Amino acid sequence: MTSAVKTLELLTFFSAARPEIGLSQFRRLTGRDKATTYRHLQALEDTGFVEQNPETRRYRLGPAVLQLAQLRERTVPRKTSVEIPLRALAEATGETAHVSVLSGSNLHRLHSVESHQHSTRVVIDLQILPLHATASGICALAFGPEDLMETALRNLEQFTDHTLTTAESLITATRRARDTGFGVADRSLEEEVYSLSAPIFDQSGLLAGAVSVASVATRITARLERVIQENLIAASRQITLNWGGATPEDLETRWAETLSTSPQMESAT
Amino acid sequence: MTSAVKTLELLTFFSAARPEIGLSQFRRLTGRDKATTYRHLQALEDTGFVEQNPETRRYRLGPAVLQLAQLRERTVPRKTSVEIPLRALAEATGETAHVSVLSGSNLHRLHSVESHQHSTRVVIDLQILPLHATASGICALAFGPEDLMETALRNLEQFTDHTLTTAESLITATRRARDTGFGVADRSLEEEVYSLSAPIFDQSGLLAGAVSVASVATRITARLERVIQENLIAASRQITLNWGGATPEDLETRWAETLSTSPQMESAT
DNA sequence: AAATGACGGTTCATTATATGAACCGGTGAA
DNA sequence: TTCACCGGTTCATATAATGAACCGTCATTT
Repeated sequence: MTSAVKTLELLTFFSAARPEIGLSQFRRLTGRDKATTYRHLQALEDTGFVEQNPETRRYRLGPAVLQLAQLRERTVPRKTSVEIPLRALAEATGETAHVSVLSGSNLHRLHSVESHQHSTRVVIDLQILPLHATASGICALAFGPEDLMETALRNLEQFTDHTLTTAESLITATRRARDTGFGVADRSLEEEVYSLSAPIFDQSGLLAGAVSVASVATRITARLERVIQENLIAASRQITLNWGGATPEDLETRWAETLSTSPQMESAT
Repeated sequence: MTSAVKTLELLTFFSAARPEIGLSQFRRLTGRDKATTYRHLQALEDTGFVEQNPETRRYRLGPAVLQLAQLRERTVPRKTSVEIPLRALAEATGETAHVSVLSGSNLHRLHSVESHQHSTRVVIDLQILPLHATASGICALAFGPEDLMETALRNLEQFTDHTLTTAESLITATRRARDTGFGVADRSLEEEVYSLSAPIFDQSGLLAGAVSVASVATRITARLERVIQENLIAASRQITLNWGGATPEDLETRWAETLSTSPQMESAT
C-alpha cells in the first residue's frame, strides 16, 4: 500500500459521531506507528485536508474538502455520475436499468441504460413516472417525504389489470417496500414489465431518487430476482455515495434480511 | 516533500475551467515523471478522491470529497454561517464578495458570492490565495500570526506589474492594513481587479480568515470604496460573531478613524 | 500504407523516502 | 513522588517511491 493511500485513509475515520480525532486515537484506529501517523497528519494539514483544533490539539476535517466538493458538484452533474453504476447494473442483470429523481412530487427519469444480452428488452420512454404504478414510485413513497402518498392517491390511473388502483393496495405495497428495502411493480404499468427498485439518498439525508431494473416479466425467476436485488443494492450504494449521501443503517439491515430470507444462492457479479 | 503531499497536490489543479485532467496534462502541470504521477492518481482513485471519465480517460474529482465536505459542514459549519452576510455584502456593493480562511500558512477560499448588478464582475477561481498579492492576504499578514510574513516573503511571485514583489513594499502595505483596518490589493493579482478586505477572528481570539470585496478596477470611485468599507465592517463583525469570536477593540477604533478621515458621505446599506 | 506523435499505462534497477523504537517534555491522577 | 498518557521528535534502517525506457493504441500526416 502506498503511503498516500495510508494518509488518505486517515480521513475515513472521521464521522458525525467522531468529528475530532487525536494523534493517539488515530494510532489505535490505524494500528500504525505514532510517528508515521503524525507525519501523515502533517501531510493532510499542509494541504488543508485536516486542521488542528487549537484548544484540544485534536484533528478535524479542514477547509480544502469544501472547495473540492463545491467543484465536484459544479462539474459532475448527476446524470454523468450515474452512468457507470447504471451500466454495471444493466450488464450484471441483462436487463434495462434506470435512475429517476424526485423533484417536488414528480419522479423524473434521469437516465437509463439497456443491456444487449437479450433481443427483447424494456425501453423506458416515460419522462415522469407514475408513483403508484412503478417500482421507483413505490420506493419514493416508502422512503421519501410523507406527503407524497397524498399526491399519489390523487391519481390512481389504471394502466393494466395489475395496476394498484386502491389506496389500500398501494399502502400495502409501500409498507412492503419499507420492510424489504425494495420497491416492486409487477406488470402494473406495462403488461410485460416486472420492475425492482432501490432508493437513493443525497447530502440532505433525504430520498433523492431511485434506481431500478425493468425486466421482461416472462424472464423473471427466483434466481434472476436475487441477482437483480444484489446488484440494485450495489448500485444504490454507489449512486448515493456519488451524490454525497449515506445509505441509512436501517436500510442496510432491511436489505440483509431480505437477502437472507430469499432462496439461498451464491452471488453473481 | 512527502509523497502524500505530492499526491494531494494533484487535486489543486482541478478548477471550474479545468474540471477534467488527463495523465499527460498532469505530468506537464506538476513537472513530475509520468509514472510517478500515474501512481499518485491511482492512490487518489483507490480512495475515491478522483475518478476516471470512462469516455475521455481523463480524471475528475471523485465522490469521496462530497462525503468529507458534508461531514466538515456538519462539524464546522463555517461555510454555512458565512452565506448570509456574504450575500448581503455582494448585494450592497454590487461586487463579488468572498471569504477565505487561514489554515496553517495557507489562505483557502471558503466561499464567494457574485452580485448580478453589473454584467462585468470578478470571478474568484483560486483555491489558495497568495498572501502578498491579495487584499485577504495582506489582512492575514497584518492581523494573523507573526511568522506568516516569513512564509509570504519566501514567495513573491509577480502576477501583474502592480504586484508587490519586494519585502519592503509588502511590509509597508501590511503596516497600512494594520493602521486602517483594511487590506488593499490594487490590481496586484489580476490587471482589472481592485480588492478590499477586513479580517475575521474566531473563538481562539486569533485571526481566522478575511472577508473581501473584489471589484472591477475601473468601477472604483471614492464613493464606492466608502460603501465597500462600511459593508465590509458589518460583514466582518457578523462572521466573527458567527465563528464564536470577538472583533478586537483596537480594530474597531482603526475602522472608525479610517471612515472619519475619508470623504464624508451618508452610509448605504 | 508507412511514419509520426500523443495518449494512457507498465517495468525494473536505483535511490530517496517512509518507517518505528526509543526518547522528550508536559499534564493530570493516584 | 510516581505513574500513565498525551502530542511531538530523532535517527539508523528498511522499504517504498522514482524515472528512463518501454508497450500498445489511436488519430493525423506524408
